[in-house]
Amino acid sequence: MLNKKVAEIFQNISSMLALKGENHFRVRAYEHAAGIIEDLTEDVKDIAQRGALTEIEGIGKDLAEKINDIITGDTTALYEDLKKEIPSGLLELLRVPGLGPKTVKLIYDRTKIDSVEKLEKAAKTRQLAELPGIREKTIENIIHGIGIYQRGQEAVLNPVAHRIAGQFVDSLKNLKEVGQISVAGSLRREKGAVRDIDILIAGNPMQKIIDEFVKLPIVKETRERGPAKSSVIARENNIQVDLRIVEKQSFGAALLYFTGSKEFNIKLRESAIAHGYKLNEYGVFDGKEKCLAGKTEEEVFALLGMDYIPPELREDRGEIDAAISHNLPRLVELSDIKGDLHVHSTYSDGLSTIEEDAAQAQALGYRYIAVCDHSQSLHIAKGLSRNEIHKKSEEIRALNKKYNNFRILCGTEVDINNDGSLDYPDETLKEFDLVVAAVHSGLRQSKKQLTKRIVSACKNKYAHIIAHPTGKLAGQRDAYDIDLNEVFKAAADYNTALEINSYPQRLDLNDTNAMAAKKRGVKIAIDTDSHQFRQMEAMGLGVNVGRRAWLTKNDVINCMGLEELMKWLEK
DNA sequence: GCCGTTTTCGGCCCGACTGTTTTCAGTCG
Repeated sequence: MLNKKVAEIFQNISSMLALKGENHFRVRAYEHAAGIIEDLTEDVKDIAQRGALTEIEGIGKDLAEKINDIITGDTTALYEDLKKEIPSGLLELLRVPGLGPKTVKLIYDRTKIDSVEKLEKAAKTRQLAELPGIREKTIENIIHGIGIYQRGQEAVLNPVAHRIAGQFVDSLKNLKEVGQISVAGSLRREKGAVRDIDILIAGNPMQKIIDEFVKLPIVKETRERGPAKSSVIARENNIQVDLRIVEKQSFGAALLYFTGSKEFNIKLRESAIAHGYKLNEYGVFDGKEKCLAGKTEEEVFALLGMDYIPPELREDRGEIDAAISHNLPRLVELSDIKGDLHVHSTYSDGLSTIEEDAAQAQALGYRYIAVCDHSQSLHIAKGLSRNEIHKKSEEIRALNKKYNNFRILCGTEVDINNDGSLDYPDETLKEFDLVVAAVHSGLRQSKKQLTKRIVSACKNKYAHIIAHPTGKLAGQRDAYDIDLNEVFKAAADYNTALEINSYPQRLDLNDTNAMAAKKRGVKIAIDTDSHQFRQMEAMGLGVNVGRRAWLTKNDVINCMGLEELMKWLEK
């Protein structure tokens, strides 16, 4: 897929134009386009072949031409020219927190410093103090920023960030100065991984709250401390926590602003302008600076003629238009989930017995569970032989006799072999209630081979679900390169569901891919892939991915009742 | 560089905090 490359080139062009001091809107156009292209599920090459590049929002005639240059010639003239002019090390310098294009350019023009290494030396020897506008405090900030850059702040997984955020909220909510308090930012939008934690408070006096905030024992250091806003580093995970305080009549407007996303905010503020209003974090104001709304998010949306947009949708992916035309989807909720269709047991590499899994499923209010152990070839995970399948099936049959209004489905997570066949013959597969198929080996195959394997698994009449379709494992490996559009087509044509795997490191399909799958008519299964019964509690993470993908309960097969599901499984 | 229910030209979200300089530029979200 060329998208990553195009996005990277556009991002670099944007940075280099900024370093040159070019028009800031031109800089933004490249940056914006980079973000859009990075999010596309369809290969820009295919879009270009259809001649549809300029239909992408943010891509005009000029950028479309540059994309075509990159498709045919791997680069574009502007990029090559800029590279001759601007040392690549300056792009690295821009990634140091606190350093922007102006400062990097100033430093480079005066000292020829073009790497983080050289900058660190110049800062520590106080050579930088000779530059205009740079004094001791700025030098200290640069040294500190380099430290953060070198440690490389990893994104923190959603559940970990929620737990840390919860500690901050719990520590602050009972202060008498605090009225309302809410988590905001990407964590409220339920992104799978976040780079900081945002917390909003309505309260008074603000200074008192800031004072309490920065001296919490869970705070490692204070980065910023103003009258209404402060930024600290938490001890745990070294994650940055931003606190913003407003008066209570502004809480809704501030929550909107602080929840983002940035692109969503820009669109919403533009929409306010179109109505003749101004929207900021204090409220919606008319031409005479009179506040018309701001206490709640709901009243701001209503004033702008929109339905309430759930935080998970606020990514500038068409939600504002949908909110105006009353076409927002009714998003799937955790309470819509009727069962977990992918959990393991002690029969293969799970740590819980089938009975324990079933007990947990009932405790979660489910109607069914599918216990899907690994297949024969996956020796490392104790894949099941024919005899073991028989034994497992007998145990499930016996257990099911005990239950009222609950059912264990006998399933398997069968390996997709290198040639695209499945790891059990058809006569074995058809004995299972449910078959989940997955790639666990040959991950380094070519895009063409991997795509072909998954497509043939979709076509197998006994396969119901493709598990973790892209193989992404946060911190360990990227998604493997497959042609998702071919997979979506096969999944839709052969009525095979694709999984949103709720395991925190996976979350695979991700939101944009699941959204594209839905558009192609593909059904989704949201599963936990639990290897220990407690892990089944992670279902909410997968549901959040589904919500970010605009899924309703009708898109998700495990929102079906048992009878309906059994019928669907007949294919 | 993009875009159009005021527009094919002239706009492009808006404000807090910091550091350095005495009123503001740079960075960030």
